[in-house]
Amino acid sequence: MAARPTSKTSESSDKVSVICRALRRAIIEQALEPGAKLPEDSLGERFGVSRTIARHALGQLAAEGLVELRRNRIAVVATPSWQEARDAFDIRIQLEGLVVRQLAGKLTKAQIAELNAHVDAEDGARGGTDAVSIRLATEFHILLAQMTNSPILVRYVSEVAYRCCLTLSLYSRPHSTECAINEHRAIISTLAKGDETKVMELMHHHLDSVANRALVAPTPQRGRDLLDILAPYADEVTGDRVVKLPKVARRG
Amino acid sequence: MAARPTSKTSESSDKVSVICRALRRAIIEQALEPGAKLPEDSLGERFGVSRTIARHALGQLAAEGLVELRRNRIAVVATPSWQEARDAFDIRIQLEGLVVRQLAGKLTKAQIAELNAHVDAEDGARGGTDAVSIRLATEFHILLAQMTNSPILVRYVSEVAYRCCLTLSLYSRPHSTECAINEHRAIISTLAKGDETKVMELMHHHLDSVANRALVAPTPQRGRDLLDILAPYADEVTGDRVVKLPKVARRG
DNA sequence: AGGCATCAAACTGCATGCAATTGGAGCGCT
DNA sequence: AGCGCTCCAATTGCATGCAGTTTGATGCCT
Repeated sequence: MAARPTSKTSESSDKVSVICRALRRAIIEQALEPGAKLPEDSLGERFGVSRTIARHALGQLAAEGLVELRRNRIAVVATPSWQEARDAFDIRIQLEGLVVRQLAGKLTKAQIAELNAHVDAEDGARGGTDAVSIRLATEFHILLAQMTNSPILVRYVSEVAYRCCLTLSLYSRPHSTECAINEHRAIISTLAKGDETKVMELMHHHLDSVANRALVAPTPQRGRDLLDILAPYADEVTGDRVVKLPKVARRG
Repeated sequence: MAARPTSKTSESSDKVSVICRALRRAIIEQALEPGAKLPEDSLGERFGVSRTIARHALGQLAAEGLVELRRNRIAVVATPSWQEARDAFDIRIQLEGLVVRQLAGKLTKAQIAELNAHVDAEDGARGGTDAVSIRLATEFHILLAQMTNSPILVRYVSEVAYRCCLTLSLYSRPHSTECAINEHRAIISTLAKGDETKVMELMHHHLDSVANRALVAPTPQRGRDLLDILAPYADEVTGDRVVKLPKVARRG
């Protein structure tokens, strides 16, 4: 009865897809921090597959923006700049606005129940780690997107939501998830009432405040961002490579 | 001076990327129609690389939604359903609204000149084939996106625009590009004037009318769509595979 | 001590080879 | 003829192997 994801975002059940899912999850749960190295060998060994497969998986994740791939270099978990993060949230707002617009007043009772159950789960996880809370919150949005039955929308919302997770782990302070949960509930009930413009407004505000809670300030420079800031300058010199710095500690 | 794509959409200049670009172009110029088969061997042979590379490239294009990959089956150029096409256009409208909103009143003279030059090129290509016109029109939108200097926005706009190209070749009639060109000019000048709301309105209207010109009707069934229509039913039976049909001619 | 050249280990880029699956031609049965 | 079965060529899924590049550690020179 419920719309089943008949077409999973271009991935079946290859070994590649399995690895992608595993890594994706590890990344959004911050088991793998931004900047973490992902050597093909190690991945292959860890997942019991050849380097070929690990490599392919990294390619897919790079296409999603979760991983950065540079020629002849070890792949790393993506480290979006502050500006990119802000852009991602802007896109996300538009996309999810589309989602709730399509969904307003069109949800079945079962779907509403499913959404409420999910938020209950979010609620129940409040005692746990931030990582889990963030994952659940993100999955709420993806669940919503899936209910539109639009594979494309699902894909883009998922991708951009994952990217936002990355961001959260980079720039966010310990942060509070309570209000987010309440906002989720409000969205569900307004969706059920079918008030299209109101729910769009709610979603917009919700995401905007999540973004603002996370991206507190232009973060002059924090941690490894320094390297990112220098990259464009180096671009003019070598085209790709950061000029050798005196001795900035590269963690990892 | 102009903002250069310092970060290409996750692809450097590997052989993989070269093949991706080539195929992408072939697809949007309709040299490869939706449904066309893309065997790894042939691609590898044609581009002078091994199957490994061809395969990897197909994976990337599948992630972009231009190619459909099904386990143990030959990859084919994607055949979006009518509904998917409509969804793609909806997303595109939102995304490009974001683009012009960011750009309004912020373009340099050089950039405006670049845009005008591009539209001149579109104009000059009116005598040529539809495929070239479509490609140029698409590239106009991508050019616009690039000027935002937001890699993420560039990526999504590009992807969704390419998908829309696919759609055009599936559902569109011979069609007229003239008005589109005029609309492009109007967008540029309004962008230059800095009228944010007006340009968003223009872009919205422009894309909407392109979509409507293309997606004339819900197209009950046309050509190979019949197979697509049956797919979900087959899903319940075999999980993936379309039940054997009597004898519908599969072109290709 | 501090900086620079040198070199080996680590890692990526890619091709090739082998097993497993698919699709379709050919053949026999009804 | 129409339908199903068998078998083979075509094709994918994956691992392995080799060559080229990067990393960073060691040792030499100032």
